[in-house]
Amino acid sequence: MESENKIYRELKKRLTTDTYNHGQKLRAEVLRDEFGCSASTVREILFRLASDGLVNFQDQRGFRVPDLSPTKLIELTHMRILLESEGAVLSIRQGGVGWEASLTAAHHKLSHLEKRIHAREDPTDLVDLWFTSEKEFHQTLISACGSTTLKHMHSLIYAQFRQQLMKADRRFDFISNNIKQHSDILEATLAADEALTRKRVHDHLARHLTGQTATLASESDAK
Amino acid sequence: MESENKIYRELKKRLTTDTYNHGQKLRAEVLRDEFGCSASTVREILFRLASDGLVNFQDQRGFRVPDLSPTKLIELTHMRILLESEGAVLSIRQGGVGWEASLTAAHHKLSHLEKRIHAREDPTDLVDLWFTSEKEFHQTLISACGSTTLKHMHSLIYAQFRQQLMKADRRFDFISNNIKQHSDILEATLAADEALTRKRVHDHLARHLTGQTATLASESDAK
DNA sequence: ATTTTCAAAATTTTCGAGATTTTGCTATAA
DNA sequence: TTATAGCAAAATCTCGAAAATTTTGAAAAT
Repeated sequence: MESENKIYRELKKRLTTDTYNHGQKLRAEVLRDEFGCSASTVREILFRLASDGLVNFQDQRGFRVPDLSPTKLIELTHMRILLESEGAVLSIRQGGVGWEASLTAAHHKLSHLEKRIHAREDPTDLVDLWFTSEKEFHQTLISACGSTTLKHMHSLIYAQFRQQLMKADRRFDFISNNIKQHSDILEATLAADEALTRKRVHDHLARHLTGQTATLASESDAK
Repeated sequence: MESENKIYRELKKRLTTDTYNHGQKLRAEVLRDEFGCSASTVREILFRLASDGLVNFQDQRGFRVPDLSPTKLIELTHMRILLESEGAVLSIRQGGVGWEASLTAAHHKLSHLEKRIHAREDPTDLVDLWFTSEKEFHQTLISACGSTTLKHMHSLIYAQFRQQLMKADRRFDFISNNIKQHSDILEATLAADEALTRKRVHDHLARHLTGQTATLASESDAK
């Protein structure tokens, strides 16, 4: 089963990068060749990924990559704001110096990378690295919240968010805009300003909320 | 596969009521007899339930019912407060009369049942019914929030919460205490008082937070 | 008495074939 | 031409058994 976990991770990685197309069929009989295992094993893994929300399953009709859905992206953004605000504030309260250090480190790596990308003509080859660093920054942000459950929920949401976003915007212009926002979040957390942290997390993610009709309930609180 | 879904639901039901013991092993070879299918089919279902957090899976060691964990219960309570507050407030904003009607209906059923239980010597045979009604009330509370994702997250958390709670307290004295709390929540939502709704949802669930060292970050906001 | 070793037993994982259902194509009718 | 029906091919689902791994338990060594 060591192999099964490896295949699970590899498939998850592919689903959250741009290797597959939205709506594409995922046939166990086809994937078995790529991974060198039986179709049943692939089927098990696809079921797991379906529970993670990264694959759609329909009775007697097999598995598919989820469709691109602006509504879904907005919902996922809502959840990220909710979970990351909460996680960040809890981390501020409980994290201590160790957490501050690791968040500063994560930000430093991310910041360095963003500046390199900003200076480039064609940043394509750095994009994967950026996504890894950006994920690490946001995970570190909530890492000291003290709740395994919250962190787990967040990782589920984050993976789906990324799956949606990956194909929605292939130009990656937005990366440059994030430089200041990430710094702002770091600044607010180091100042232990809870309300400001909530606001900055919200502002950072708010650009994905375009097209929505209703506002986030917690938005009015985070001034 | 119609059968598979039926088995999935049945097993999920057993896991969220008190049929199995915490830590108990769940062997596919054994369950195949109970459900009249093959071990592979059971295995698939167990993987799905593991992703739902209702079953623990360990490499080469099979599946088990999760252990009883006070810490986990507190974390799940935190998540419920977070998700239900948010969902309720969004529902207040977007729900309209239809939502108010269904919430009132759900409360009426629950309230009626709670009074019957309160009057009884031994309420055992009504307990299952109560759990169904209480779940329906809380689901209805957030039903008009407009986010499938939020509702799905909540249903995952609620199932795990119930799995933890089911064995933790077999006396069910607490049911009586809930009569007023459920009414209070209904009252606050019908008055469209968002801050009060948050507070009442929090107060309702707060009894499960005993033993915690840290407070919920959003708690200070919900005055 | 405790630890180590090793083989038998039990459990978990992997697999491919057979049964069932869906899909796509062609022929027929309206 | 459009629609329907029937048929063949393809895909999915179920299953039991083989292969791999872990656990058990008894005998041997310390």
